[in-house]
Amino acid sequence: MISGKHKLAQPDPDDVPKAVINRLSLYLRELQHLLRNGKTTISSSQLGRLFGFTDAQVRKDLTCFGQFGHPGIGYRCEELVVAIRRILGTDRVWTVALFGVGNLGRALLGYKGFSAKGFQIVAAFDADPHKVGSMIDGVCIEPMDRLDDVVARQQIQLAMITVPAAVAQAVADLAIEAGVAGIVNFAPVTLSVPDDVSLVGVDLATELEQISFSVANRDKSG
Amino acid sequence: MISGKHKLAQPDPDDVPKAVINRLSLYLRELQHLLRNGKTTISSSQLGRLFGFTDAQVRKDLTCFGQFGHPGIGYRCEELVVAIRRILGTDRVWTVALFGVGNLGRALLGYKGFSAKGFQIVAAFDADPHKVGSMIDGVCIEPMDRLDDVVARQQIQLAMITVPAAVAQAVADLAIEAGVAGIVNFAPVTLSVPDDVSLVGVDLATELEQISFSVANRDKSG
DNA sequence: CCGTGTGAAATCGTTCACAGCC
DNA sequence: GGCTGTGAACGATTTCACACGG
Repeated sequence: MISGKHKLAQPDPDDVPKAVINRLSLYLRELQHLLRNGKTTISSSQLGRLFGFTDAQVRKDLTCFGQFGHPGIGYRCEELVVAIRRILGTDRVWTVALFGVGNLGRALLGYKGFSAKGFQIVAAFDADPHKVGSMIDGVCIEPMDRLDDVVARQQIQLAMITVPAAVAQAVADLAIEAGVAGIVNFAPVTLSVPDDVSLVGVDLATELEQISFSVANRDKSG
Repeated sequence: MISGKHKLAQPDPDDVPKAVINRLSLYLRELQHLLRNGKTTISSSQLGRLFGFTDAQVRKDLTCFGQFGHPGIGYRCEELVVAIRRILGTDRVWTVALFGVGNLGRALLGYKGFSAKGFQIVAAFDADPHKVGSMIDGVCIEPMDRLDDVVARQQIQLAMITVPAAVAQAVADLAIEAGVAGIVNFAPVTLSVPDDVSLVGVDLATELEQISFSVANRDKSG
């Protein structure tokens, strides 16, 4: 049974809009920041204003998953942090493998923000024999043929892909075959994965294109 | 007057959904890939299938900005690439400055994908005097007090922020003050910027949280 | 008072279905 | 035949507005 003094609804995740999950991540980040600054409660309108969202939106996002607020008071930051972490599944540690130890891969290996949020990179793979065997940020670089072995032994659940675009699909296929359940893909290609594998793609150039569009069209506004 | 043999509508950018721009980036990426493989035309349904979109969606996304298709034929890849680049504003080169030369900053400096898409990182700033003056991937690391100077001289239009979260807002304020029109923020904080500055935030931990949510809730489906 | 939770209304985005063209 | 462009129908998400609780 799910414990805790607040109702935690568990809706079919398919009818929770993806955008809601994105906002929950933002709320969580901000709440943790507020907590460090000694704030103990916050209202939906205060929280929303930090991001330009309405108060109703914040409340709707949260009531998707249960009732976490206190009428007349607002939300207690600490309670809400616990609740959102449970919703997102980050109330436990996830094991992550990195594929491709190039510039970006090395940066991710050294990124402090992951472990703070409950994601631990416990293995890294690269095709280059010169990199294999070396140690980066406490992680030993493995050759791809040790994949099944390492994923099974370290119980790896998630993959981050930072290999060149041309081989990203092949690497994803191998990772899935080995048993990973979710993938964050940084290679600039669209991967196809089975329905039972979660996928998000992050394309750095695409992010810049969003900006270039809005800057280039700023004046055409009306 | 805007030239070219196809109509290029210029709608108020505010009534084009942000999601459309995102998809245009994906179409562009895929079209360039198809072109390299010698494909000359593609239909909306073929293009959509690559991403799991419907044919109608692809056509609607494009007709937002004009008429680029040929009934009975589909879209000519080369024409469409030109059109989308013009829409996104990447038919010219953008000058970008990088703020914060840590792990992630160095990775972005070395990322080939940017220049291929028309984004050139022409300057980098860091607060650490040990880094200032060194050269990374052809870019000289400057101290923050040279900001106005460098932005003006190099005509810098966009900023990428990879400094620690605690100083990200201050750095953004300085960059905006110096004249930058758009920002991609990699620091895990919500920045606030004036209306006339474009902003996108990329939080690496948040991307992993999207995956952890869907993996953690995979079974509760129904 | 202030603030949450929530059905109802409004808005926004996607898909349908078909006229017109090659 | 195949395919685009597009108004109309649909579905999803956001906002409104108010009942209820502290």
